Amino acid sequence: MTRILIVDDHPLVIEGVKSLLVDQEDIIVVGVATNAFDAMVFLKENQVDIAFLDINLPDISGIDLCKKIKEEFPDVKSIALSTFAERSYISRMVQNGAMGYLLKSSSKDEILDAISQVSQGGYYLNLNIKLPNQPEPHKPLPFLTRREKEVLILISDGFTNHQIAEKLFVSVLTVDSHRKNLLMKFEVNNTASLIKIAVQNDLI
Amino acid sequence: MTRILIVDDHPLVIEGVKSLLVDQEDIIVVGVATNAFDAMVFLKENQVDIAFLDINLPDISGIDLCKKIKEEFPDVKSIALSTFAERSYISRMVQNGAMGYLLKSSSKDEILDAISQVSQGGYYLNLNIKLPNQPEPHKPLPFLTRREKEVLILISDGFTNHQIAEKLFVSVLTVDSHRKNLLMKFEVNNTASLIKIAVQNDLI
DNA sequence: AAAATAATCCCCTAAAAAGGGGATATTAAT
DNA sequence: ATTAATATCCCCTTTTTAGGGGATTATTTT
Repeated sequence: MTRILIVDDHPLVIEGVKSLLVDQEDIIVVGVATNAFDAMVFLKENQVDIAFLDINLPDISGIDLCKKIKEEFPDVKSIALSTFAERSYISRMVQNGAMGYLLKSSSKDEILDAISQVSQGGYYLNLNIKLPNQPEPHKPLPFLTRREKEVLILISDGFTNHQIAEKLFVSVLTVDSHRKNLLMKFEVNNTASLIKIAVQNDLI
Repeated sequence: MTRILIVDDHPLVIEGVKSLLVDQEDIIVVGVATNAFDAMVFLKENQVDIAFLDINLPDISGIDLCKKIKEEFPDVKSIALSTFAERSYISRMVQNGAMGYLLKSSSKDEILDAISQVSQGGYYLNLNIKLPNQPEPHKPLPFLTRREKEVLILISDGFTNHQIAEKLFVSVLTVDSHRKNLLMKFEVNNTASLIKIAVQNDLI
């Protein structure tokens, strides 16, 4: 018997998963949560084998939730649920301990497969990507420091280095350094490319 | 009796909608389609009152599908289904004839409300947006000429005016003009803001 | 305590973009 | 035929970025 917790803020998705699993005899949905906090509370009070985690949750991201679950409930196995548009988070979810990765466009069989694989201690990655737009292998996102993220967002808001420096109470030279580091980390050589990648990956 | 067609490439969402509607006596899901082509075929052969349309479909966008349906089956009322991330498409869906707009995070009651409103000939817009990011009222996108779109894309690809000029076999000055016009039309004053808006609105 | 990382500041030069004017063919619409 | 829109090209100046070096404090991590 596999006990499932669904964590997603979309009732439609919750219903979808539940309805796909309702006729499975060895699988039971023991709980649902629409945010990370409720999910953690539920896990404290109930035995769960597999948690389906949406990437976008209202409080903290599924990525962070995944990490928290791994730390506090190492026996619970996480399967990330994402839309195609969010596929770039695969690697980060797996880094944070997810044992499976399902696109929300997955079929029933794929979902059952994932549960079966993961409950047996294996990995399941659903990567049957239909390449509607980008066939790029999709480089992993570089790690950004707190300051770099701040600067990146201010750049994307249209502020110049001078204005950013004023806002952050630092020298223009400092902002300039962060900016150069951003270009380096993203392996681009101008602002246009930088912002494009940032927006496409929801770093905004 | 309201007959519903669900068009979405996510089985989970289809199941979710179906399962939320299964206990409604006056509502029946008469069909589902995972792409726009199948949806049109179904509409030709069946009587449908309301079509739930996902924004992102594998073949053509829900926006275009909405228009097609309005043209070929004016009696069918469309309700757009989107994730929060895709909320920027609201206005375009409505322009193309959608009578309702639901976020996939909507509750059962909201979905039933939408069906009831729309089947009575009214509009339903679910805009209970929890403002995680942008509370902006969303300006209408400026009209871009063919050339401006080309230049915009090349800018976003990280090319300089010089490189773009070479690619388009025109003078750098021309590219510069287009670029200035782009800044003017989008009411921004640098590349970062320009690309941010462009990517967020799928002009890429 | 030592080492790595992050954040800060500094120098220099060249390239690119932005802001402000224009003008002139070509094409499309009325 | 006249207007309007598009695409093209030109001048100017100033600001901003990019590219190439560095260096010095904090703060974490090991």
